[in-house]
Amino acid sequence: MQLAEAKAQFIADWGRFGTNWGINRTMAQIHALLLVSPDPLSADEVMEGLAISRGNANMNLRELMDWGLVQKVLIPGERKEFFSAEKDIWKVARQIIKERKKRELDQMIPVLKELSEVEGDKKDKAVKTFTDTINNIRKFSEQADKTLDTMIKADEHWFLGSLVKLFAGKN
Amino acid sequence: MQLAEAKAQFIADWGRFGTNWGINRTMAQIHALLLVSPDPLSADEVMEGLAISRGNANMNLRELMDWGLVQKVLIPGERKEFFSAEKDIWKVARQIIKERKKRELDQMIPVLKELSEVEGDKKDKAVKTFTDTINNIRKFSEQADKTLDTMIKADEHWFLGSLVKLFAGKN
DNA sequence: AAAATCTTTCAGTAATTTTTGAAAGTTCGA
DNA sequence: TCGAACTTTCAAAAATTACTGAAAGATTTT
Repeated sequence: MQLAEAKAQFIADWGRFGTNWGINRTMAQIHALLLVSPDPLSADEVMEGLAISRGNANMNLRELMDWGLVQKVLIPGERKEFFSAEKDIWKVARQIIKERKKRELDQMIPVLKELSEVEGDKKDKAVKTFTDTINNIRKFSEQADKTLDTMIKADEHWFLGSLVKLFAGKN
Repeated sequence: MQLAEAKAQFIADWGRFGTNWGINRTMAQIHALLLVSPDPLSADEVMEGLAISRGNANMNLRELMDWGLVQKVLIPGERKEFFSAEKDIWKVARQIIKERKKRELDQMIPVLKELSEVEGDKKDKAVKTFTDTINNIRKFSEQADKTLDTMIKADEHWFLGSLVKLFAGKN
């Protein structure tokens, strides 16, 4: 396969993949484009590369920056802004975990606490099922919270080393 | 908060949460409804509970069964089919991991292998960046594949026990 | 300080995804 | 084997989400 074809393929696949995880297709495609680009790209190059409008490119680049996956790069002598993506996929994964945790898990935990305090007779089957389920989710979430914090803090070496060995050794 | 209100809240939250992860809102809401229901529900009760159509209920219940999160339950003497959800959230998480792995990671690995074999001069910066990035993603995916397999196989005790302790100890 | 170059915004439009509901299909009991 | 009870399907409609492009806003150069 030629490079251009392979790039197009990868961009399409990454876009499809993102869609499954609640990320908009274009955002994932821009990410893919930057991931395989040797140099930072300008907004115009992104527009050109994916055949999208200026507004769309701008909005999704901003979103990628909000996620901490893409950065603005200033090139000396150039008026334009350029964009580049972190290419180390372990760092990318850690960053995504960090953001999702912040946006979702950290929001959900107080809500679960509130829900677990529902009024009613605890001998009532309906009440018991509800509180049991909520508490089960709550414990899970709190554990996930701690675990993910550790993963976020962990450096790559530990991540690749200890964790992997732990799991591998259990096989 | 009263039970009915708390249930409604939880259903809405779980639906919103699902949406962020590429799961359709109704599917997540049906899941939530069944999670907090003490007894299995009929299709009519699901329709009624969420104010959705028969077609919608049917389609999303089937999807939940495909994901292995919901099961048909036959109640003696009843003509209707009833549905119930696994309530142990650790089991739910494991099932979701298992399915997503099958549907996505296992699909992606061969594609990455193919892409990593792109033709071209390896001294060409564009080619090198592409193959390096793809190989990085490939290694990550293969590691994730192994790790997730172990997690899927792990029994709950180990999951709650060793892993939790491991991470907790690192804090 | 005007012009040129580049970035951001957002109302309207387009594309995609989800839902409905009626018809077709199935199963079961009499 | 008929009919009632229930389930499934799917084309059309609705709802949601994403995109465009032109205008407004910035910033830099001349």
